Amino acid sequence: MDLGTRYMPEQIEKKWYTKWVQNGYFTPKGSGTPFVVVIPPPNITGRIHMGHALNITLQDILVRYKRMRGFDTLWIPGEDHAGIATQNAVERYIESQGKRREELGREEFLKIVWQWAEKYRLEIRQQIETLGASVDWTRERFTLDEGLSNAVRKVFVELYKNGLIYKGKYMVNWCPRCKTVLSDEEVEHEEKKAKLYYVKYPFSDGSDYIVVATTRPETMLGDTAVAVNPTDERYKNVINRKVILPLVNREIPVIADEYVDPQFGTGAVKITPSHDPNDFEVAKRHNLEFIDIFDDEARINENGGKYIGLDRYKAREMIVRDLQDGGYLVKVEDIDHSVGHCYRCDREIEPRVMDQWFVSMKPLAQKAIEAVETGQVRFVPDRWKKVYLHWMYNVRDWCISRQLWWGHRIPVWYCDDCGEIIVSETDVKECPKCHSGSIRQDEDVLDTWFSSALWPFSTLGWPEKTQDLEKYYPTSVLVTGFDIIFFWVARMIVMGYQFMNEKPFTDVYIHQLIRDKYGRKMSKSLGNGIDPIDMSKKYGTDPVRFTLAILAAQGSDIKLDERYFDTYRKFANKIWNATRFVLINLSDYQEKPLDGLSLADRWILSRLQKTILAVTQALENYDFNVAAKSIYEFFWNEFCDWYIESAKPMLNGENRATVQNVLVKVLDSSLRLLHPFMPFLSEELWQNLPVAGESITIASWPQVEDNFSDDLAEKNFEMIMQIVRGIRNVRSELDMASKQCTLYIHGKHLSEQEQFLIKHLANIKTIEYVESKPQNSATAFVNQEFHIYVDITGVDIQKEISRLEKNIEKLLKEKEWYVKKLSDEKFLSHALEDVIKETREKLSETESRLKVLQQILGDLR
RNA sequence: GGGUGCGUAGCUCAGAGGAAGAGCGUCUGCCUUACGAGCAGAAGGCCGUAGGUUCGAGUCCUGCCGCACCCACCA
Repeated sequence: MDLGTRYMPEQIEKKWYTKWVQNGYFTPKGSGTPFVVVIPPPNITGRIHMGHALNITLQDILVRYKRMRGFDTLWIPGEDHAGIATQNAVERYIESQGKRREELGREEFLKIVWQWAEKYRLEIRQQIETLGASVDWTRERFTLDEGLSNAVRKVFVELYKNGLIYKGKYMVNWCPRCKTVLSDEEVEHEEKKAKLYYVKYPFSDGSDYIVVATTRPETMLGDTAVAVNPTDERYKNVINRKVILPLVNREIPVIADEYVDPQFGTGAVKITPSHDPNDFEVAKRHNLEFIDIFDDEARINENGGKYIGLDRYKAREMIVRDLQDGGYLVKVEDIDHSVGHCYRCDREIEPRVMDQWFVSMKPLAQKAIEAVETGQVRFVPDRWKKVYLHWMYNVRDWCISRQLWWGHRIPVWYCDDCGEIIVSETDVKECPKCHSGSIRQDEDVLDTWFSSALWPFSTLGWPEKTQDLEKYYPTSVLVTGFDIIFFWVARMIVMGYQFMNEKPFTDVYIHQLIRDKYGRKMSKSLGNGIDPIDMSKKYGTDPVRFTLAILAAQGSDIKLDERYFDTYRKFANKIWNATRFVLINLSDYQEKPLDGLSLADRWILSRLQKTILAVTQALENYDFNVAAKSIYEFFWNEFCDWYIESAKPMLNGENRATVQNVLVKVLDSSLRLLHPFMPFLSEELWQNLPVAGESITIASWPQVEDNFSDDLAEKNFEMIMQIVRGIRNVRSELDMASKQCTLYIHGKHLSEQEQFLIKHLANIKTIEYVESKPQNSATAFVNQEFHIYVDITGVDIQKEISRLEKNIEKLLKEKEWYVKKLSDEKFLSHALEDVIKETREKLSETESRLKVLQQILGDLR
């Protein structure tokens, strides 16, 4: 095998993914403890974005890690039909072809959406493959496939039978662009500057007027009362009197209701029962008339007199002008208030009273609250628990009907003859009560999130009693972003308890949202999105994955700068070349027991144990960034920078075979640790090792081997590193970096191995033992036992003097601090033994070093 | 109105009780058994601010100032 000097990701990725799938590594083996994850199904609206890439990467890290640890791993892939989002996307598409949904009709339109769905499902599938996700494609699901549709119907029918789904006329959120109602969660509130209009409403007896304040003067067309607070002294005498609604000339009553805040505006409120949630409640308490003044597109309807046909903003303009002309407008103030927007099209939503289907949430919430309170379901990081619980405690009924065509049709039929309502899991052709054939199915579909809520068990085959369901429910961990805790996570927990009588998952790992380098949301309109698939092509999938993992820390945003990918592409290249180095030196490799180990060998093997432990623990705690960082630092800063450099000369010595075995062992373990993060690269390289097996995908996770933990070796090698750094430091400072030189040692004699390492790592020509500091030398390292000097013959001394002065200044401060510390009785009586001991050691080291530096400085001068 | 997160090197961010870390950028040297996508070295920090707890505080507590986000029937 011949590795090039550069790592070329595109040449290795496809090859391995195909092989992994062909060999069935991603299908659970059926034995061992299950580890199960369901993918948050991407919407079929388009390409996956960087948030998906993060989400998928983190899941894959967990799944691959658990697979290597011998778990019976199952990761179920799938896609979401995404009702409103997809319907909007397809509408835009057919509009670009000059067609409209209404012209095509429901059936034709749905045909087109299904074509769209197939196309994008395929694309998404390919994108998930590109990212290397080890999902079991044989179990792929789609929220609208047959099995899941059955699950949806069964859930609807059962909830209905238990009185947990009902239909009724309530205030709902209407999107005039999407022409459907939305749940409260689908409305995004945005603070906006607005005007507060003060309007005179004259009393019908002509005696006087009352002033109301409103931000939406156009809704006065639907006013059916004016309300004041019953305790408000100013308005004591006007309660129950009548006022004339300006422009409309309708007589409406003044009522008293607690809801009115006397402090706000004038303390008098116009009541528009059909277009304001509060007014709706007030109107019900007072039996007021409901007048709907808007049509489906939020234009004034036939109830709006002369304003009919105007959209709400135009109507506002005209009405304000007419009020002004009529002398009704008292004043206009600026005000901040929040306005609801559709989360799919961003239009302002319009509150309307409509007959819709709802899920009664309070009774369902109980178990979902207990589950999280008692820790049966655990949020990571746990601060999200509070967010979840707050929502769940205050949960409101869930409006689940949507006036769309794309989705699960509501399984309810109405008999035109006897008025019977039939709720059924199977299609109904005939009224069971009067046997009439003139029945029709409810036109509406269900909220997309209704089917998503069933995902953890519907994907396993529910309502069938499948083996998968038996074996793999509940799932192990759900990985998702905090933006869908309410939409999805909360509802899955609710449905899991209701229909499986069991939690849907044990852990919920909440990751960050990806933003651009300025902290803005990535969006198509801003054009600031970074496409993960593009990045994968440009830098390689493994670097992209590693980047996302190392950025997955605790904050709630990742500000993504493309430059990160380059950094970790370099890391991939480093791994590539380190492996190359090892392979180049393995021509005569023979496996042998690891005995006769040198200091460097013992050091790297000990460091390896620490790294295995660190990576393993971090993954168990979902500390992806810590895990990634641990392996990065070990591989680059310890294995490459120090061990390989130490190995170079050792490979020419009598310990060649041992060094080869250590190189292979450390590299083997490193690649295994790396595999969850960089699956392709690790497989490609591992296959070239003499210890390779069938696939690193199913290789075992490295275990800590205590016999290789060696604190003494670590300490000794640490000393070697300090000496070498000291030597390099002096020479670099004195412009003699490339020159070989002589090293003088005063004090303790170093071992052969230690001298050997120093010689090679620091480019030393000869080592001499001396009784005192030689002429023309500079101190490179000092401790209690020995001093090390570098020969600096022929070097300009002035530079070294200023360096020494600086260092001495630093050391003096250090010494002062330690002395103060050690004379502090409180410190001595309260600090831990270890801390005190360490402080003493540091003081004596500092002191001896200081002494020497001062002496050298004197010498030089 | 309630809640959460964040202010650490020029930039982007880790760190969470024993005198500050990384990557990128900057500067200086390097053809060294893989890697110039590299190697060696350096410069650069009152860890937002004011108090408190502690022998000891980027780290824990409180107030304040900034930034971001979430929830809430703010006419």
